[in-house]
Amino acid sequence: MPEPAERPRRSCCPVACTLDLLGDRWTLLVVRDLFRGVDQYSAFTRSPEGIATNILADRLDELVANGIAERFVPTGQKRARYRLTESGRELEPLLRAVADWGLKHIPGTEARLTPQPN
Amino acid sequence: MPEPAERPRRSCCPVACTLDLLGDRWTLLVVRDLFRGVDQYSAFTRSPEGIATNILADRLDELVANGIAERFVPTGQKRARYRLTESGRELEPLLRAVADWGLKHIPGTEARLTPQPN
DNA sequence: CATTTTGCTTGCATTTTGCAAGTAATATGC
DNA sequence: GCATATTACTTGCAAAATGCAAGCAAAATG
Repeated sequence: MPEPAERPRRSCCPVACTLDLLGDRWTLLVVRDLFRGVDQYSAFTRSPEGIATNILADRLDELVANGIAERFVPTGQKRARYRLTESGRELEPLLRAVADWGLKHIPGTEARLTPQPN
Repeated sequence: MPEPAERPRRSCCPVACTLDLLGDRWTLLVVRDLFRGVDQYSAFTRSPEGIATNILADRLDELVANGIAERFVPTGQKRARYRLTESGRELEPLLRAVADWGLKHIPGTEARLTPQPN
């Protein structure tokens, strides 16, 4: 049985290793949506940034593979949903630090921390 | 005179806008090194992740263009150096949150927060 | 049960990344 | 002061990631 073929890490630095998991333009936006309560595939695509569906599928797979999110099928339903794992929920301070810095230093940004209706 | 042609932002979300500036595999590592006191071009390339010089040049330019770092020439010298601006220094909580999450959730990571000798 | 929606996959053009090599300006050693 | 080494980049090219549009079967809806 072949291992998941994880890419070699660049160093043992926790910043570098975290960036290996989250360091791109989309992953943390998916995490943000998960925090907001978004749990269906199509709902992610309705966020204002307009993630492409191939990217979304890839990022959800990666988040699940890395133990940050999980896929589950609610009892009595057929379609899968997504939610954060405990590890994922612990990204809250990180996400908050990102949002806080943006709010303070990038003009025109505005926070909407309340869950969005899907 | 043409404007610097900044790319259009994806949304007004502070997370999205911050990721437009920092959301890739390298930028935050350069910021990490700046926090550690690295200030010469060649010193960045000696960090264990081994950033390629074309990427480094690009990221330093972007950090300067975005007001996160600045280039300066010490009096009596010729070679330029780099340092964080006030905006850049305020990335400390963000960087710390990234490092903390990595330390807690990614096995094999270890912190070296003290400035490294160049 | 016909229609719409969802959750993807595929193909392809464009952009970004990574690697190696090259170069001119600066600093160093004698 | 001059030869040598180092620094701070740039350039070219291959490989990987991204972005866009279209397609499609399973699930949900009316």
